Amino acid sequence: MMETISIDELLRRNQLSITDSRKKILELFQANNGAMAHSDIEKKTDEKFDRVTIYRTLQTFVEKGIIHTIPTPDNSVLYALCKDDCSSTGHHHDNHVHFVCDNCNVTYCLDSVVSPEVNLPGGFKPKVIDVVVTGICKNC
Amino acid sequence: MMETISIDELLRRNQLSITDSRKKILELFQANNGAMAHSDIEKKTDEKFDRVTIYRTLQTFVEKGIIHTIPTPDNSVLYALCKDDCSSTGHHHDNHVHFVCDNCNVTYCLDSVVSPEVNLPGGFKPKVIDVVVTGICKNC
DNA sequence: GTAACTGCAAAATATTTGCATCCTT
DNA sequence: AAGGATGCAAATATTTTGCAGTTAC
Repeated sequence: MMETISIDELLRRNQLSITDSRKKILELFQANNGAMAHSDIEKKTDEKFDRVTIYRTLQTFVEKGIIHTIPTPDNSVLYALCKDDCSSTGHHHDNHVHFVCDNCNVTYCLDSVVSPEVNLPGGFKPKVIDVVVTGICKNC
Repeated sequence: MMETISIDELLRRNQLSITDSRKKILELFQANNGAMAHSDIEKKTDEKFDRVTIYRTLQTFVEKGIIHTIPTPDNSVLYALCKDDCSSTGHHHDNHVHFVCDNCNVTYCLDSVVSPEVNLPGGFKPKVIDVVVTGICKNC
């Protein structure tokens, strides 16, 4: 089970000042429990924040390891909250399995599912394994 | 071992007319043996073809199942040749393992490596599993 | 000759940067 | 008060669309 810390505390721990946009965007990620695209965030904040602010906020969060990007089959840019085991210096994706629902289009971050071993041809040294599963999710 | 067919034959089999841009772009994919971004293709063709033509050619190839897109950790758009087991109606990615080299930045399509099984939580029904491995390749 | 393909222009979309102002600490 | 964050304007980059001219068959 995860330790739950407040949004303010999360920001503080990452040496980020506590601002409306950052709080709101983190709230969205927590409420959503799925992945979001930049455009999702714009819509869900009712265009309350400048597009540029959202870009910069997401970038900051990625740098701090608060969220991570998800590679998707259609190459859209998605973001999701990192769990505790995400380091804060850029080593994201580690051992994450992502699930994209064909039907409702929600992307899940299945942190409990550990990426499997992959047998690579000789000479290839793996560092990070990203797994993206597409299919039908548990709510569809 | 793969059956090798000529570029002309490949285009003919897909009901595509044989044009300079299509031939040149397919040649690049065959010569490269790795994945390429739109910008790579522009450079390697010496800007001989219009940017729009390259977009349309890539799109046509994806639709026909000649190439497929690759999800990458940094969400850039990469394309690589499909092998025989790629259907021609949009079911790409199946069982592909892709390898992105941190050092030389080349992306390999490791078709001989079959995607492993992934144990999903109850209710999730997988259809396609994309695996992207990042690390150091055999030539670095 | 006809349908398909390409190139150019331009529109639409997405992302980045600079700077003045405002807010957090 | 000082540094960081935001909003606006604008630059840059990416992708899509329309159409006229050209090419493959």
